[in-house]
Amino acid sequence: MTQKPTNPTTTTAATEHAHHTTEHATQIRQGRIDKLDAWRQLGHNPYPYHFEKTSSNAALQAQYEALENGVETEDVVSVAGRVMALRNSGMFIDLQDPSGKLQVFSHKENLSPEMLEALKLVDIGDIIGATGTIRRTPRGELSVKTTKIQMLSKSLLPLPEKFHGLTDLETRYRQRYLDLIMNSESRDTLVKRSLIISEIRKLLTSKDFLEVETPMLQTIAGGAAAKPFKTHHNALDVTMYMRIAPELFLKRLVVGGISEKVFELNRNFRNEGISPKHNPEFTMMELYQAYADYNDMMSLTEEIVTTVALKVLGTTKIDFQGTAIDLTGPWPRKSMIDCVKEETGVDFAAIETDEAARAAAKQLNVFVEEYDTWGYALEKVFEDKVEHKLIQPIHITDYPREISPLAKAHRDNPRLVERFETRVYGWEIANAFSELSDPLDQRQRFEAQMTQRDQGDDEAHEMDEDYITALEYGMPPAGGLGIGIDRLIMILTNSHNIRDVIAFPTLKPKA
RNA sequence: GCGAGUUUAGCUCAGCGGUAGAGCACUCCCCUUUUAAGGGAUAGGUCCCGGGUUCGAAUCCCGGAACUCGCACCA
Repeated sequence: MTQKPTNPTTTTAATEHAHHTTEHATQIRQGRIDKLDAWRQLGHNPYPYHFEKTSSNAALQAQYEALENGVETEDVVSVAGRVMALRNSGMFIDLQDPSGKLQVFSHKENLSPEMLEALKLVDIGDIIGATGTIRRTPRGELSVKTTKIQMLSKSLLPLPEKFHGLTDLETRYRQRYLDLIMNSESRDTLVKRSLIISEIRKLLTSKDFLEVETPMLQTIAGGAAAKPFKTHHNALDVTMYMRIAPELFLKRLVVGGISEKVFELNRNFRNEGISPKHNPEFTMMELYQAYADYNDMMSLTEEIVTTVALKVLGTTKIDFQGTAIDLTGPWPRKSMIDCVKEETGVDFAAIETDEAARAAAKQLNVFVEEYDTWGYALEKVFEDKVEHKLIQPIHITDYPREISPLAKAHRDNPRLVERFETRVYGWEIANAFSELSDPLDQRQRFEAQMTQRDQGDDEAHEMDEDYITALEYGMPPAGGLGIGIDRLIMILTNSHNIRDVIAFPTLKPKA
């Protein structure tokens, strides 16, 4: 392979970037390009291929924790990272790597004249490598006393201000790389996201759940009540939808018996409003366990959440937006009807007709549609009167049959299904059922949904004939559980906006 | 989708009818044991965009855009 040497003449480079930038911004950038050229003049590639980094900053801070002020060692290390501050004409450099900060100390007595010149070509934002000995300054700052600085990547654009940092929310989300450079909280949150997801995988795998993948592109967007993104496959010339849930495919795998326990931890897409709690693409964990019911799923939900909290945070007692939350299990289990009765005094179990249910809701100043049935009225009262008060973890059980077309009828009450939602801080963290395995009942449920759809509910579930066919071959009794991963991460990282737990949240294009 | 707010230098922000401002960053000078280093001197602007009112608009009015926060929908 041959490669032409890079032309160091870059005087026109700034103008390529100049569209819609000020003269000042252009000047700053050109100044840095000039320094980049100067590195080349000194015989150094400012964008080299490799650096032998021996230690992370945090590892050195830990290793030399006991090193006393003013003490020099002869321990030679090579560190690398981004220059975040320059003091005393570059004699002191704050070097940041993902683990933390470390000071680089470049005294002129230790540097060759060439190195001293090169030091002047270092700017805030550059990625450099530094080799030298470990010492702690008389004022207590652990430092690498260098003989050699290497440019590892010349930065052309100025970083935000060192004290206030980058606070503009739009810029933080649009240019997440800048946010991550400047804001350690953003790094911590996204690192914790990764660890949380990793611990969930580890736990489920250790319990013999098999991780599987099901279609993101579906011809029927089923498994939930939501508006899908619509797209088109050209070669097949068919309309396809981005999935709103993997549920029906995961249960097909349970029918097939690939494993008695399966899970998928992946993205769902819903074409709905964006809010501090909603992103159009979000991460869902769904699992299905044969021969289990929703009671088993409640225990499993507690195990997943508490295990992850302990592994990642080291505790199950957390603070969320100033509210103390104790995740320690087991969590209370209370039926939706009992919750509503306790809060409002109205006992929906004693209400016989849809009409009486609507009247009861209106009596409580809860808005209901004229076509709302007993179950919809109950749900609306619950959401309006009870939901926001459920701060500590709780499983709300036994949902109305008509709002849960994929859940098995309750063993003791035909108006209900065996479904629960786990609430933390009022938010739905988990949703689970004893899965409906009776194919004849499932067909009736879909038909009821079709009726809903005809009445104007465009989020009612669609008929899925193949899914019913799968059930007709026989699905074992199974418990299913879905956990909204972004919401869980928000709770565990004390993040009040879902965008803080998603590296690249959905934003409208700028212009 | 509805309502309120925000948008001025690379960043963080003042200014709110009369010549565009500060701190940090940048450039230059001084300074080699600093911690938001310090001292000095410069340079840097589509005041989000488009109309309008006015002798004069960053400022007032109308329309639009993006963002933020509520509400609605939803997980």
